[in-house]
Amino acid sequence: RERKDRLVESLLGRASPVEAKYLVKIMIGEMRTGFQEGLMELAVSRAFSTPLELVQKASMLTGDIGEVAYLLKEHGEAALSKLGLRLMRPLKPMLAQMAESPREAIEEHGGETAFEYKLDGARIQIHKVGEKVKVFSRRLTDVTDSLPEIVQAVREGVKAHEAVLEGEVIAVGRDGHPLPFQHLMRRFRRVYEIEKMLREIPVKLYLFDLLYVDGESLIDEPYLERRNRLSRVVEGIPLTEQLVTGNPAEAERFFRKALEEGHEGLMAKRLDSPYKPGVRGKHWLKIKEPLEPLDLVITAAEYGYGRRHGWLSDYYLAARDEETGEFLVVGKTFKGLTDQEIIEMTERLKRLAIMEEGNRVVVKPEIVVEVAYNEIQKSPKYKCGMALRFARITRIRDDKSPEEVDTIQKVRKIYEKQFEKKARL
DNA sequence: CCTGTCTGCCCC
DNA sequence: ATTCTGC
DNA sequence: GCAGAATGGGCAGACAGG
Repeated sequence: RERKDRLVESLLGRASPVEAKYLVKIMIGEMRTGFQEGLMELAVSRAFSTPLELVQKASMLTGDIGEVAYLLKEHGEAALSKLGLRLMRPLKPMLAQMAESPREAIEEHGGETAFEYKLDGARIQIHKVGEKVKVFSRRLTDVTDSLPEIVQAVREGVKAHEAVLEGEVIAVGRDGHPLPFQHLMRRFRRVYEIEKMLREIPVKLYLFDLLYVDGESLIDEPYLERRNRLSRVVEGIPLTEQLVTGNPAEAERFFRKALEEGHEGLMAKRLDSPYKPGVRGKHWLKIKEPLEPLDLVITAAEYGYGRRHGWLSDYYLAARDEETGEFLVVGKTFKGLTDQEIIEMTERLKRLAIMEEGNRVVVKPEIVVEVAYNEIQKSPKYKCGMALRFARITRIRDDKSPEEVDTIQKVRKIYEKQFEKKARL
């Protein structure tokens, strides 16, 4: 630590003021140069005079642009064209776009589609070669050691020597009902005391895709074929509940049933779609439903960074305690307002300012907003012990006074109601 | 050893 | 994760 | 239509300090 301090001190001492400014920006991660993987693929393509499409395809398959560059340098373009799906090396997961309703998904997919329950857990990709099993997270981290019972289930239930499968892990209660997402996270990337938590929080695997089986890549096969092959290759591991239909009313009932059983919603998968690693397209759609909206009051705000510099763009949202009259924070959001609305909100909040401390401005509780969210979580962070998950502003309620915002008692009631569908620890 | 704070090609 | 914006 | 920017809650783990 002391050595670090001295090094930084001497570095800054030798820098000019402008140099010092950018050195500090680099050190605290505020350069915002916006150089992400898309640009890196373009750079690799140009550097080795290789077609961009080839680089992108290789990047999808390996999930590692660094490795693509290495392969090109060492073995040239031919190595990339030969590249296929490789066992024990994860590929990037295919991603979904949002849809508003089952009906919209049916229309988007040309009259008929496959709906699957969307479970509120963590996406995993499983590679199996004989008794050897590896489990990868969505960002391709190896999480095998955290999930011994999943590994065991795959060894026993996947009737193929080699396989690459995808599924969702969720935490389940004693009755088999899903536990809230936050309990799963106590297991998911755990390294220590795995055995102890194994008993406290059981996890369960639901499979939904098969990308490779015994020497054969299935990623270019249509969804229905992959799903059929999956159902034939596993025994004793559940697949996500599925319904193929073009009937909007039937699809809507399936959606309600998924929600009623405590799940997040539905996925809709185009029947003839190949598996496109790393692509967020319309072949897969996700359909969720927010809980009933809350009217909350803004009690504080923070200045934004980057393109939101100088604007109060992040808002503390509070409900009223009907016993004490106090406003209690239940979450924070920066989502839902347009740039223009943020500018106007900044002006209004500045006029209501009571106190400034650092980046935060505490304001007189006066501005009421309607807020959508997907779950109420148990929170160690807020005094009321609850927090909104995925909170976003849906409307500014200038017709409502702060006395009329929803109460903390109502928030607690909605929190409790979630356990009619979900299990409790 | 215990506690508080910060970080994560983190999970959502 | 969700949302808005610029291309 | 798409990528990019801006940032939420919560968790385990790493690290600093006492």
